[in-house]
Amino acid sequence: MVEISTQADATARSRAPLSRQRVLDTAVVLADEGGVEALSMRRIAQALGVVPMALYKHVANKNELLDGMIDALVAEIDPPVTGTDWKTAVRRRILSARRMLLRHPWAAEVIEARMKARATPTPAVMAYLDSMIGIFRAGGFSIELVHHTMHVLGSRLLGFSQELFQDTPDREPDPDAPPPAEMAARYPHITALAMAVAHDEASVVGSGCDDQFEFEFALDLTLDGLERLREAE
Amino acid sequence: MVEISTQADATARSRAPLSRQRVLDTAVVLADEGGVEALSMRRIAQALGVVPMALYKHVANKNELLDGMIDALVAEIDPPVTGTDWKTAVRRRILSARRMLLRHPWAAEVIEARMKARATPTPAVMAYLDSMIGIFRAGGFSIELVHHTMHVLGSRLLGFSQELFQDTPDREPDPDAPPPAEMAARYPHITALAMAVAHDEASVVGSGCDDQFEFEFALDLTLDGLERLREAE
DNA sequence: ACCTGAACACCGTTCAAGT
DNA sequence: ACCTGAACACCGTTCAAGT
Repeated sequence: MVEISTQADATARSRAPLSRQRVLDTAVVLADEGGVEALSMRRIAQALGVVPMALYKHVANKNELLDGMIDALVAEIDPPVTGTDWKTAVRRRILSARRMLLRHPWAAEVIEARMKARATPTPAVMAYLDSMIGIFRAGGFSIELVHHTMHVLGSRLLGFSQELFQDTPDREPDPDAPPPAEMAARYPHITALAMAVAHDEASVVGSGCDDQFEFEFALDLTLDGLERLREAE
Repeated sequence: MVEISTQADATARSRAPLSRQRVLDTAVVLADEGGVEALSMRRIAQALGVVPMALYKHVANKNELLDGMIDALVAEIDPPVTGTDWKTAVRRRILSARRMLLRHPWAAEVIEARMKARATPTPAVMAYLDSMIGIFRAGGFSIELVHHTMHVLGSRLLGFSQELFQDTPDREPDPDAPPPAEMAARYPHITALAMAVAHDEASVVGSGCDDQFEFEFALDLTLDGLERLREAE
């Protein structure tokens, strides 16, 4: 009987003891090879030469495993360059995010699914967004314009979904989300933006963010840009 | 024992004979109620008061069922208004698509998943895109600019993914896709665009569509628009 | 010829039994 | 206290047996 050797099997052969990092790394490799739909706890265990239940000591459940995979990937995105104008910095960062998503074509879908289900994105995603907001603020954007900007860039250009700041009512609050004070310290730009928006439109319940307005803002920005190009043709 | 009555159960109670339409309608209602992840062949059958295997006479398999659901929803999008400029027509159409997606929050995900897996979108999606291209062409856009435009609008604004015209190598060819001649007759605008692009960049293998260029086109269009807004602030 | 129950090969996760 | 096999409640789909 011939054994077909995959990259994942190679990982299994190393005698290193099981660790959260090894579980996550193997899961990412398996997802790269066969897509997320082929990723199962049983398969990861098999690739590691371990019984399925052994994974549950390093990872609470499959959702938590996917969160860990996301964070590992988002950490691959280059940090923002310093000493340039905002446009160059944003452009490079977004192209770096895109390269990561091209390396792991299943990642965008997993990030989006996670953001639809839970109130808070994973820590690495939060950090990415926070530093992105910081670039715009340093470039002289008002907090309101940064808010709209993040909606415009949503999904397509950040590589993450427009569900980002959208508050769908029935999302589970994150059980291990940091308390507000720590949140504000760790993600100052996100916090400032959220507070400005909440203060700005105190009449609206929820996040105080008008999805319809943001959608039309992005739509009109795009249509105006296209009109200018057509006139130049 | 108290029976909890859902909308789907109500459908089941009607004595109408099973039909493809009833299967699709019930599936849409169930997905609206509980999301796609809760949608199973067994559950649909239960809601219809039928044995699971009975569904397979009206629907080849679960993928084909999802395709049918998509087509039913895309048909809900308003047809383009006539007698206005391109901008008004596009704007209204996109907002109509958005309303559909807000009614069925699971739809975008299903459409995207389908487009990642198969070479051809479902017929209703093809028709939607074709007529959208038609609006731009009638508005005086060159075929090249329409091409970039569709990429810019991808995902976020069409409500469908950027994977649209992207040719990932290992997508299954659609078994029941119409032959090229019929395709050209049914979707004239899509065909014209595909031919122009293929002719334009004959050197590139594949669809002759440079994903990286398109991504940067959309990125720069957006960044330029933001810069103009920031200067106006 | 049609219909359908049982079965197959999966899945994530629980839990009790074994060490 | 740690580890893990069996089991539970699912899943989409095949297939043979019954009508």
